[in-house]
Amino acid sequence: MQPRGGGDRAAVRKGPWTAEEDEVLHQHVREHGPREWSSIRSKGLLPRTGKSCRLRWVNKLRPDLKTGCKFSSEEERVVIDLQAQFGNKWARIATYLPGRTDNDVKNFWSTRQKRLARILRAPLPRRRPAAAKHGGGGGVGATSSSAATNSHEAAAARASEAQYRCFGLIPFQQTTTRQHRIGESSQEPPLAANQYADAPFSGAESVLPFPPGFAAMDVAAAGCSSSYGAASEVHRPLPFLYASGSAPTVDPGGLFVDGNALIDGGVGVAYLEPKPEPEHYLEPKPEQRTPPRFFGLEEEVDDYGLVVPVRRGAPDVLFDDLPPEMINFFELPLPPSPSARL
DNA sequence: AACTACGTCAACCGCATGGCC
DNA sequence: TGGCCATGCGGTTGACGTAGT
Repeated sequence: MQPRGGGDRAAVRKGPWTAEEDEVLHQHVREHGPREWSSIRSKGLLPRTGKSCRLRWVNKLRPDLKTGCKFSSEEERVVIDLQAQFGNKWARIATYLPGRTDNDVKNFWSTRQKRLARILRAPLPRRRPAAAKHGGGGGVGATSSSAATNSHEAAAARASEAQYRCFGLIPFQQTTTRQHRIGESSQEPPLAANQYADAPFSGAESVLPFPPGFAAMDVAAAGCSSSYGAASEVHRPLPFLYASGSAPTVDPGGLFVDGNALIDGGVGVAYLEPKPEPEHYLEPKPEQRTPPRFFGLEEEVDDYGLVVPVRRGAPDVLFDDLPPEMINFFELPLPPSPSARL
């Protein structure tokens, strides 16, 4: 940490800002407006670079910032939607969120991505019997004829159908999210052929709506590497689901599944081909920036003259997006952890 | 109580862009 | 036209707090 003061222009201070520095910066903005950042240092007002001063102002001192409050569900929806539309254009996305900075959006998205990645990496339950004891095995591909399991399957099938109905309303668009062919990754070993030989989605290339942040490899790896007995963590449902037609769906527990295999370990995998983005999608003119409808959101024109999705009476959580069958499904008891069964 | 994993946030860095001379 | 400089943007990192074990 550099000592403050001293008048040495070469000494650039880094690290956290002090209240005194903030006040100097405020004073500068009051006198000159939010510009001429470099002059702050050249005049010896602060031993900070112009970039650092600007960043501090934009991300922390600007008076119109929402500080100390987390992203609302509405803001989450907007970010998710716009990220799918614009990619990682955080500054652009932030313009749709008054009081939020590009850094806020970026951090929010980063956190969300990490969470999703962790969920997808983690071992997940392949089925969730209501009460049946897990009898020695029950790993991937195991089947069960128990009434309990069938009940879950039925619930899952209903949930899946509900997803299809629900998501049929959503205009999926290709995102800029990285996409893999199955087994292609520098991070994960390729899947053995027999791990996805039965994948039923080989024809889904053109319609598969990969959710932002998901990668086929990750999903498949998570599903194929997990075993029922290894599940030890209760994952919250993801706040959104994607589906279309006969393409795979994402189960809120984080597995990428098809409607038939939701319960019993048949993890759906997909083979993606890059798809040219629609013209309007690449460079929307301002009047064309119409985020896709999202779960019945209404739309309105914001302060920037842009059409944005708006939900009346926004809830605090996103689970109301899920069909009741799905909520019920995830309320079902999870299998005991390995330690609990010992 | 100690440890660990995770989430959040602030700030830095490198590169891109645009204006000015 | 090209170089310089200021500013903007996106990626990344590290500190810190908190919850769970």
